[in-house]
Amino acid sequence: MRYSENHKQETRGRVLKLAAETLREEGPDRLGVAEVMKAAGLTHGGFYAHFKSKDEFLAAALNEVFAQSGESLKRYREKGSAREALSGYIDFYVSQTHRDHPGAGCPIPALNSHLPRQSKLFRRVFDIGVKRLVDQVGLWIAEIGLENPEQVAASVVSAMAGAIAVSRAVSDPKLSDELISSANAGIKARLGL
Amino acid sequence: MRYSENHKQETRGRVLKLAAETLREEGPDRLGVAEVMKAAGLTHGGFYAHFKSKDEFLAAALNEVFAQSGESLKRYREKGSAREALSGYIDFYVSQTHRDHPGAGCPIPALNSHLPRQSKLFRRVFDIGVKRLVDQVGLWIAEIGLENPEQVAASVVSAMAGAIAVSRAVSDPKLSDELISSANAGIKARLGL
DNA sequence: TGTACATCAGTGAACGCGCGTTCACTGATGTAC
DNA sequence: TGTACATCAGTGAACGCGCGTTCACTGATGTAC
Repeated sequence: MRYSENHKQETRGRVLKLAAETLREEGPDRLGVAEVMKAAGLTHGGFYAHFKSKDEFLAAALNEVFAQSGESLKRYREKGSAREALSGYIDFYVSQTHRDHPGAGCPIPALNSHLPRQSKLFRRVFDIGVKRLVDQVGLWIAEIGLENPEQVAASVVSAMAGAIAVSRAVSDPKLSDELISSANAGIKARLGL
Repeated sequence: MRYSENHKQETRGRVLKLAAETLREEGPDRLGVAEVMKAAGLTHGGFYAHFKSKDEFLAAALNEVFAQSGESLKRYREKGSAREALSGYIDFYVSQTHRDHPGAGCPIPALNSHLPRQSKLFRRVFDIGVKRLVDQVGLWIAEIGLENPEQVAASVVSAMAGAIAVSRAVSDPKLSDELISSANAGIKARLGL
């Protein structure tokens, strides 16, 4: 059958959206070509009409992930002051909800241990995404008047990511919950929020 | 050939030591049965004389990892005060050396994103190891007189693990180095060190 | 207006490879007699 | 003291399965004439 002009782009976009979620839930190795094509209502053979290889596909999916979380990040500043944006973002990030929904969350805690063994392309996309996040948080930190905003931002982002990553890695719910609440408080305290 | 009394135990121990290193470097999925047996000078077929399954083997290897890092943790307190132990451990942990040698380092930054998809047994061993580390750090924090030592310990450990995990995930050396130094400073500042 | 042809997103069978697991076998040494 | 047998850590071929990748084919629709 022949399709409308944008049909191919739409299919590609649909596959990438599904992949963006599964990538965070299952990691790059367990995100199967056949699996994601089936989820999009297609067969695995058609995959290579859209992507040159699984590698390129993974990088495109990660790009989609960072695009999504970049969007949500901006909204915090649109809704309030830098102080409110920071506080709100930390409350979203270092929360049980975020822990329990990796597929809709930040890729850093979801993927960090996998990065050392990923392709250069994938790692490059990851780098750009991390930098963009750190830069944005750094701007807000500068706005509230703290010293060395870039350095503080880097360490705050890694503390947030670490809290969620470890809270997911641990299976004891009590330890996991405590970890989140104390990290949330500790990070805010450090920023004077 | 027939071997000496302890031969089997020694072989098992040797395989586990090698596995403990590769597990942190490659993750549980890429740690191959054949690979680790070959590294120990054996063939893959003999694997099941020592381990019931790869799952049981991975759990034993992770146990070995935590045993090793638990040993090194104790030495910090033996060499000095609680204050010195904390400061020294943070300097070891949040360092470029630790970042660059995952095979000899803490399993938390090396494995965290993999945990959600590991076996119950593996996760249980991980939990016990994390708790032991948090408890030990919590004792030191109590000794130096801070409030809520357990909560602070949990958030400090996750901040340390997050810093190393993200510093490894990122490929830009400058970003990675800055992240380590600012996280190191930030964590110590929080503890008043 | 009607007919033959080109296009191309998607199909589904097949291939190669890596990996966990199984299993019949090996062979040096301790033990029974 | 010597010989036959049992033991068992380790060998290496083979199996099944999942997964990324390839490829000949399909069939609805736009285009050329």
